[in-house]
Amino acid sequence: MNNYSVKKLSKLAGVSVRTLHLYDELGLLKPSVRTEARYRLYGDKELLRLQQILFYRELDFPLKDILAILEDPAFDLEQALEGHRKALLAKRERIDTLVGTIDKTLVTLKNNTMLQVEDLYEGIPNDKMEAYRAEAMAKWGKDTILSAEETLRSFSKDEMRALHAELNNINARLTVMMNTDPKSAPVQECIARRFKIILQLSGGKIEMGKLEYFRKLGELYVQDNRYTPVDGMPSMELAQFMKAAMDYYIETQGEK
Amino acid sequence: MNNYSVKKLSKLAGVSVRTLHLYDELGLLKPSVRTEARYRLYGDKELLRLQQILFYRELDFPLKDILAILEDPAFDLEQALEGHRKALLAKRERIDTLVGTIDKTLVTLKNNTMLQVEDLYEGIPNDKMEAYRAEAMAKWGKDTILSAEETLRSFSKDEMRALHAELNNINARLTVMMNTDPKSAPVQECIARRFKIILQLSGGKIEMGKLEYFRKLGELYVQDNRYTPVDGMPSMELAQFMKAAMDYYIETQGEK
DNA sequence: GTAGGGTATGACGTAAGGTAAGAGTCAAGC
DNA sequence: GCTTGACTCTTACCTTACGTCATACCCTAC
Repeated sequence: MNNYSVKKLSKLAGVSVRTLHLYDELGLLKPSVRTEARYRLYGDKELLRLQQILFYRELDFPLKDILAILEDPAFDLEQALEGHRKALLAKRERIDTLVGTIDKTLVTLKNNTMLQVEDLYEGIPNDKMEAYRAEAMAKWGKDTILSAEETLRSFSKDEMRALHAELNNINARLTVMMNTDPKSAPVQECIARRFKIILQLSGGKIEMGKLEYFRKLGELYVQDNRYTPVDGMPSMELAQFMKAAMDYYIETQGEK
Repeated sequence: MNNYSVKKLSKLAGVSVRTLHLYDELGLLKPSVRTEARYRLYGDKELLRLQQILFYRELDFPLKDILAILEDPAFDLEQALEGHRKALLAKRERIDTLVGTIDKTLVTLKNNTMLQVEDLYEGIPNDKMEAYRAEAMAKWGKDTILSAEETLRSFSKDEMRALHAELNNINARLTVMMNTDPKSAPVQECIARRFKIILQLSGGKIEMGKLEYFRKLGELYVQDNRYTPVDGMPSMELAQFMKAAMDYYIETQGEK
């Protein structure tokens, strides 16, 4: 016959001492014996009973019900379990509804922050934009353009702003480094970073049609002053940057 | 510009006055104005804010979080919603586990209280029982017997005990009334009740094969002293009782 | 003037413990 | 015998989001 102190029993069963105090107070689990100093001592029988209590507690039964189940042997456990099961299913259904509401809210939220097609061509006169779109579709395929637009729109406005800012920053750095060796590390770094951004804007997959589309779009952006062009470097040379970035990408990939 | 008292606003929004008091105290929804007597007065702006509060409350957001969402316009609502969504899904998974555990417990419980095939023939010598089963199957069809056994086993031991006890009770009453008019109300009542029990034991549907099976089983039970036979009435007459019960059933059904 | 309804504040209760304070207990080492 | 550290006791306050009093004040209609 074992004797457990509160601490021992609590460790054995994985509950806190406070919990044992509470269960004692509620009459759910009384110690088999109290020492002269009113220390609680539990026996094996109590350990077993505690296991039962914890089983029902795991099932989210309120302690009151657990007491009823354990005290009254005529208690209709089956009915209690089935009632409980029903309650749990109702809870689950409610959660499903909540998740549905949240999903809907998230979609609404994203629609508000997501780029619209017009945002892509913001600042560019409407007729010019339409003409450009039609031309691009004819040149590189309608699907290519729609896919490119789709990818761009998958960014939130904040993300897009951040990418624009970084491109501007890179361009500025490149301006400063114009006369240094084009093979120097800093220049290569900028080119690589630039390429990564373009890769990201492409949706992770490089397609020549998309690259051409971005290059042309970049030119329009520069004309709209959305980008700071590299000083002394006509916007047409963006294509060269892209070419360099591509070369760099292929090189480094080849190394791996 | 409308002015709402606590009661008016509470009715409008479907919350209690206490809730409005609490929200005021928490700084979640302050009245636009307090009268000299410290009465709270809310305007349309507050009504709108209350709607928002209730929306998030519906989603089980704690009031603290709602306050943060409404107070801080830079609050990352999207992230909060996604975090919340995750928490809800975790809760749902937990509920699924709980329901699974309950189901398992219920099965175990039922296996313990359900009748086993042997229980049906309890008290009857093994060889005799096997012979009887085989004979019954040959006579009324294997499926009929299996179905009858299945139906009987669907009762828990307690239920079956209760039905046996009631049958005994009815038999005893009939013994007492042996010499009264067989058409008298009490006798008819007993017969009717008896039939209802048999109907129940048949699974709600009357089949002649099953009735024959039950009649014979009843005889075996009487021989086993499980039933108190009606005094002065040989067990064979159980069949007559059944016939009378059946007549009664058909009659009363016809009246409807 | 009063009756009836609305309102304000303060306080307690709920479930299942967490956390802490202040005091007593126990075994071991010096 | 004394101290130290680990353990234990009881008491009591804190958590959430209100519900439910109790007491007292306010307002309006008759």
